[in-house]
Amino acid sequence: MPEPVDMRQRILQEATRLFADRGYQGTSIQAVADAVGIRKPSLLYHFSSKEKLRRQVIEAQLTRWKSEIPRLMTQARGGQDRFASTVMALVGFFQEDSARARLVLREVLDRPQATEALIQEQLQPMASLVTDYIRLGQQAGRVRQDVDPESYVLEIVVMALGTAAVTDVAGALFPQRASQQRRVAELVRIARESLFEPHSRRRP
Amino acid sequence: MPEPVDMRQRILQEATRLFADRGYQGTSIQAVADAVGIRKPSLLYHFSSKEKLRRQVIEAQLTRWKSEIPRLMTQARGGQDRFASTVMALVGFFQEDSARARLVLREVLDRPQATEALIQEQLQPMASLVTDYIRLGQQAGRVRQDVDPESYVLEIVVMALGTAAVTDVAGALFPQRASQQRRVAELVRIARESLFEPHSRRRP
DNA sequence: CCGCCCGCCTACCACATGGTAGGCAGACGC
DNA sequence: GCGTCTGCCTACCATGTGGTAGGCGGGCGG
Repeated sequence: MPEPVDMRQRILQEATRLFADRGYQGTSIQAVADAVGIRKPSLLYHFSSKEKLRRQVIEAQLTRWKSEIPRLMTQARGGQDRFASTVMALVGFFQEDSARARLVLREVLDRPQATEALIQEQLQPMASLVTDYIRLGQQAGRVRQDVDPESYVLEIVVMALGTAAVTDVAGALFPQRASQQRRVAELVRIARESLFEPHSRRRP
Repeated sequence: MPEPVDMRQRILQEATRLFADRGYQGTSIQAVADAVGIRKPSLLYHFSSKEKLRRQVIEAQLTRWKSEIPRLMTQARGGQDRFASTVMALVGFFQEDSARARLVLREVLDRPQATEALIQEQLQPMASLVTDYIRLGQQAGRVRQDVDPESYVLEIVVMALGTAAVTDVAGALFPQRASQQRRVAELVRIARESLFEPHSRRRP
């Protein structure tokens, strides 16, 4: 018999993909079961209801983020290069599996206040680290004085999510001219230019 | 008897709100009929299928945008102030009825390529106007040379949509510290600082 | 006045949905 | 060998879904 842990994982994996693609309401547990290759009641043996499945999918994602994002951020190099590579890592994290970005967007749309609370308690510490760092930069004169740290972080995250979520859609408005690569580069540029004092620009 | 045109309009209105709130799949035509105050078959008399209803909802929105956005853009004043007021008008357009932003986000997630095609043919001309304008600015030295016009516009629109879509959710990551007002101000600041050459900053 | 059509209705249908009941084969402790 | 528990199954159910059939009243042109 196949290992139980594996089956749970396979269900979570397919459910994540399908929820991201078609949304929670647009995905029947039948469809998830089909994707995994089992019968519906077998799925319901592992996750006693569709709602439970949803919660576990979200929880698994959050757990992953909480371990992955700090790692990416500390890996990045120092100075403005560190900044760029941090932002690129953030975008890359969502791009490497664009289901992530679409899933969180859908969740925010479907259940605003519940998702708000979840993000609040799970990710707020990480975000505060960033805003604290920005304030330090402001005191040191490296960062523009008129940056609103909290709003800034929110807007950059929104951009990163949005950019990653429509990876496959690519440039709707500009077919050839806005490849995903160029969009990421532009996102990093926007984030940097709007954060740092202009005189601190460096030569390569 | 109530006027027919009015009833169609009321159905479209309620459907728009519900589709934005709960998504297309998450909204039954029964729910729309209830919201309007009629029976389900009466709704199906006006829109012969749920899919037709969706298309008309989207179409109505697009029509509105095509007339409204150019108006807002030409109304704005000149120079960098014109730029700021244009961006603020764009955000404001989505904020004044946040269902608009949520609806388009959902549509992009639910039907990527179909929405892509629709946006392409309907809104591309408007977007090209903006990118042409940016390129002019680059030739005149007002706009940074390293701006990628198409990507830039895409990213700003993504920010505007994202900012407006979560109006009610407000600051999940930063409860008090990131009001909607501050987010819009920061969005405008980010858009401006990352577009114009720093030396062209003006005194009030 | 009369037929007709418009707008809305009640009644109904086939089907998919989330979920339950209960069986069955194999692994496993005793 | 034997009960028991795990993991998956078949069969079933109530409910909600998108959609249809057909009736009914009232306005309106002839």
